[in-house]
Amino acid sequence: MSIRLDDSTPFDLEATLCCGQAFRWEKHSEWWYGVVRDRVFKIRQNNDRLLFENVDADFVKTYFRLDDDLLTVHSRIDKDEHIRKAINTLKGLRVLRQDPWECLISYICATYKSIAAIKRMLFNLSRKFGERVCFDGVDFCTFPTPERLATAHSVDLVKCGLGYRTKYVRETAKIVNKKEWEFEHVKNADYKEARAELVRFPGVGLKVADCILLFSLEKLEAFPVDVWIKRSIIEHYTSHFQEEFISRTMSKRSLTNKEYERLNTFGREYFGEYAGYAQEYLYHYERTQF
DNA sequence: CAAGTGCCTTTATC
DNA sequence: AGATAAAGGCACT
Repeated sequence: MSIRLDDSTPFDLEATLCCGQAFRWEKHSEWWYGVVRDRVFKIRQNNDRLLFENVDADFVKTYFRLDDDLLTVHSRIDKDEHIRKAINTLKGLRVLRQDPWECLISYICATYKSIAAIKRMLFNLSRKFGERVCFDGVDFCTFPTPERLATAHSVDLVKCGLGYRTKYVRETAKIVNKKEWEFEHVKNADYKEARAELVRFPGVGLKVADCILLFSLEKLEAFPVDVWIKRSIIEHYTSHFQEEFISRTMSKRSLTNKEYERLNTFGREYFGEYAGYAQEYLYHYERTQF
């Protein structure tokens, strides 16, 4: 199966899967292998051709957000020379439409960890609590269900390398499992309301909530502020803030909620309805330049 | 080689 | 309100 990408549909599979938004994709000789819910499939890109197996075209279009008019997105967030460089370098990078449950747990695990470590944790979680699925002669695992993680023993979660995140994952899984948490409801709420819902989960603060909203709940205006984005904004958008705010934020490693809100609000107001895309371009650009 | 730093932060406590 | 510490463990310097 394949899809032809026309000029109005730029896409860069490699950048999209390597920019640190999803953690469970594996590359085996030219093919990218992914597990999304109970589905295992592989995909590769040959210039304007997307080739894939074990999945239909509609799913590919949905998951990789090929329905986003990326050229429009580019022109809307193209506010200055700096973001323009990022766009020109990374054009084709798309936000994914991930599964909200997996995204929620993934970003609870992501706090204060490197991407390599996050991948390791999620790999361990899936191997221990997910269902094994063989595809193309390779073993994969589905992501554990809420029920499975809600009833998991703490020691087993600790063995996955979760550390202090263990209780957050367990408690969050219990909430989602028990009172049928409605991700659809959050999806339909507006940005601020949706974020307020998410931060009620243990282990979910403003930053983690913004990641979940952007990557799995259709909130393209969400603008997660991590250390890289903080540095990027402080460095390239200095004049948009008071001197005192800049020096205070630069000298400390972590952000207070108030400082987070200031940077987050700047991002959403400055870049507009597709601020999340701007964030992804700035983030990946910051990490790969140098 | 030991020790320090950083990691897509949140929470508890002062 | 706002600052500060603590929380796995691993990679890197």
